Amino acid sequence: MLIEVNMQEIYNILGRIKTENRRLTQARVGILKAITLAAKPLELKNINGILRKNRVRVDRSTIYRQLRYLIGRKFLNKFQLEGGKVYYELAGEHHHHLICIRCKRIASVKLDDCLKIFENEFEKNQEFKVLGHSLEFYGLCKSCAKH
Amino acid sequence: MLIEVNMQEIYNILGRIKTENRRLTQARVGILKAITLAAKPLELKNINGILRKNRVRVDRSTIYRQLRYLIGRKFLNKFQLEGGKVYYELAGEHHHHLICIRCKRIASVKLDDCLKIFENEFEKNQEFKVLGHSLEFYGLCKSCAKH
DNA sequence: GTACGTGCAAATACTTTGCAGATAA
DNA sequence: TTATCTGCAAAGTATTTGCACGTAC
Repeated sequence: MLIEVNMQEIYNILGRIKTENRRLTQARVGILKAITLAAKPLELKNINGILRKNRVRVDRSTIYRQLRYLIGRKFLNKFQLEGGKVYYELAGEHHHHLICIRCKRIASVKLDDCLKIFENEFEKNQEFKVLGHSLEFYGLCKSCAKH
Repeated sequence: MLIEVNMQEIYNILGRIKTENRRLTQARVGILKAITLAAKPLELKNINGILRKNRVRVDRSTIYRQLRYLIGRKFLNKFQLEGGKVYYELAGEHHHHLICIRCKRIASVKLDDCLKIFENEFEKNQEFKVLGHSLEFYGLCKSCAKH
């Protein structure tokens, strides 16, 4: 069912791409599908692997170009974790990550805007006008915490 | 005066390095000095530039090696911002960053552990055992907000 | 048909590594 | 003296780019 939701999301995106007179190429659609169906952040090599498994031949440079385009259009998010690995995910709603330092799994969580407290504080002091933030938690996932 | 404090910090670090039977080489001391006196996060090329200005000739590979060593010993922190730039700073106390998206200046702030609320929540549900986090705010600094 | 997109190969940027020689203690 | 450190050159990894060809529409 989660996948249904995401597939709907793909159709929205594909529609918007067409609206802008950009083409629905194999590469573009394949990359979007890969990231949507994975339902978790992917590295470039993961995307590459999924495309190959799906018999969609796309050059690495094209993947990079498409990722740049899709990020520019805000359809995708790009982020990096400690260690420098780069991940791509569907943009969707603003959220944060729980990163398991053992199995490396990344979960997404939505948090109430508790950070607003700080943001308001900064702005009250006219120190800093907050426009966005990034927040990730590092630790052990349920299953790794047991062992 | 801030610099005094930091210089004290350097002496502590140098002492600990000696204690461990590692050497106080030009490179090691020069890099620590550069980062301490800068009093802000530096990129590798900044460090390189400062060393050159100080007439300390050090190869890039040596800088990378020393940074790795100093980070391993927890004397330095390494972090990356959106966009992928890598920064190094004195480790000191845990803190967060305010990044001006216009002038790129990075300020450090200490926040009360409000994130504990979330961390406790995750743990209560036994979803996730939080061991650390990273949090940065993106926005406009005082002076850029005016223009 | 044509503007947009792609593959390929080469370029750029960043970081690591092997090794022989240099140096702090 | 000698274990630690360094420079250099080379390799490794990640990403971008120019260009001629391919393709969605």
